[in-house]
Amino acid sequence: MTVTSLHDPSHREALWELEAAFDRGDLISVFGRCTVSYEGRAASDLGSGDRLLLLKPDGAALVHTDEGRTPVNWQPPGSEHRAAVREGRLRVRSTRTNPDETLTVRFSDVHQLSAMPVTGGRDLELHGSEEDLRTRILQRPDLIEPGFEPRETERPSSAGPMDVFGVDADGNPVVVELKRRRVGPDAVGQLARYVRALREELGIDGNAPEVGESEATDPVADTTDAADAAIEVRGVLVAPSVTDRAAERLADRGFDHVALEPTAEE
Amino acid sequence: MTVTSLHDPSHREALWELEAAFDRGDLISVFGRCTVSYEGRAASDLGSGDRLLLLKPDGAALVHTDEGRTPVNWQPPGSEHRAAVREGRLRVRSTRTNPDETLTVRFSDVHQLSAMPVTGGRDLELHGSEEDLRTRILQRPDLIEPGFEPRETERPSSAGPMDVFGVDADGNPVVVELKRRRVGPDAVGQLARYVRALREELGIDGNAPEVGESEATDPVADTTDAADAAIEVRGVLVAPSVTDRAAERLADRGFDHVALEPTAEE
DNA sequence: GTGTTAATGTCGAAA
DNA sequence: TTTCGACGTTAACAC
Repeated sequence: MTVTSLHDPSHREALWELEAAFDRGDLISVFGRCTVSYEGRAASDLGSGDRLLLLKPDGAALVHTDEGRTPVNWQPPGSEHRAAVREGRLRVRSTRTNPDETLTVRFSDVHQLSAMPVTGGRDLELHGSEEDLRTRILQRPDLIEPGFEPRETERPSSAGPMDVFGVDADGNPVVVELKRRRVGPDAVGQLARYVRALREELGIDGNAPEVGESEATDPVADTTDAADAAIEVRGVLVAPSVTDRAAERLADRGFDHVALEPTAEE
Repeated sequence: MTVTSLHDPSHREALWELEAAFDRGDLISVFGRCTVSYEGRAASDLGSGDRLLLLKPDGAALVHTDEGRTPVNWQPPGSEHRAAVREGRLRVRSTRTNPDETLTVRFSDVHQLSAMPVTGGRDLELHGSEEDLRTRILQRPDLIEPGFEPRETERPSSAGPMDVFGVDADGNPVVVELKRRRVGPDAVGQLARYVRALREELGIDGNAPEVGESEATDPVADTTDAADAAIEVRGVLVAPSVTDRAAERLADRGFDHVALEPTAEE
């Protein structure tokens, strides 16, 4: 188990080594002066410069410069790598179908080529995800509000599965949407779709019970009676915090926000 | 200008070279057997295995396995890299603040370490983006519909900037939302927010034209006149295609879909 | 800095 | 295969 490495190889030497490394299923890095062109969902061209090309045995290809987390060009896993010498340059091409996409890297100079056999350790343990948040709420439903009872997770609806479905202390259906971090208006829209779908499903009018005038006549009786009589689908957004605009939209829709972190404070 | 490369260096040798490469501002790759741990917005741990660590002079750090386009762990640009030998291993740590995040890679074996000076060519020419789609529509407004006149791009509203604002042949305000690829329901929600905001701004009720008193007086004249007289804010979604659910929501809202690719065919 | 949206988003799961 | 939503999304841009 050794890394194969060529320094300033000729294109022909680089080509041989590439072919061999493809066959071995190695992780390959090619550093050199190159141009890059991509055509597929979009199209791009990149002039000559020094870049690092990573070729993975699963078909992924990454072109990295000295800046950025995101590769300047890439090809997703499942692509097929091929190499050739054309017009005095080493051409590495990665193609895939559905959608049709092609990434072409043309090296005028290869500074270094390495082929690395990779073994083991692909199992990542990640904590603090949305699923952690759901687990936490199912264990302590009172975090939503006193009396809240979860009934179902991933409950199907015509608008897709809702994160948590339950009932509040008054027996109202409650749709809970979970977000692991601060959210913008889009999350409110998502919650609204679920609530709307559930209202339609249950045949409940979406508008708030018109407590308007009657309430004015006898506020005390209404507040109690209305709560028992009118069934209303509620929407609750659980997230550490919300943007101002999201808060507006929540208020518009009459939804509630529960501030909660994906992992317990301590 | 040469690539510096060490094969199976001792931790001490690797450390020296790393420090020197940090100072030079090189792009660094370290391939070896390591564990990876991350703590920040979430937390993760990765057991021992062969991986490739990329360290960029802008502070980005990437840990790649032999699979996937996305690094198994990473640190964004702006982080600070440090290296040390601890407990018989080469420890490379990358930290940043706001949010506080730490990535730690501990190598039990370094198979290869390379330091690469990188020059030039970081300017990517990308075609087929949403901006291309906008340009195309401004040049040929009839692609939306005959008689459409664009008036403004990125027009501000209380719901954010709308892609294109214009008027149709009847003088109705039109909000156009552009998407470069097939869209789901979220895009319809986005369009709906802009339309609603514009209706509020213009004081136009979203429901069927409230032509009010004048209409009531002479219904017959109104049917024809109303079309000319009633101003209604329209919503148009421009995208290559839409999902079924998105189509439903478009129909619900009374919005139109214009099928258009970001780039002209062939 | 926060807020908002685009992206060749990527990725995984479910229908 | 397509659709859908999460993601340590990342990245760009406006305020």
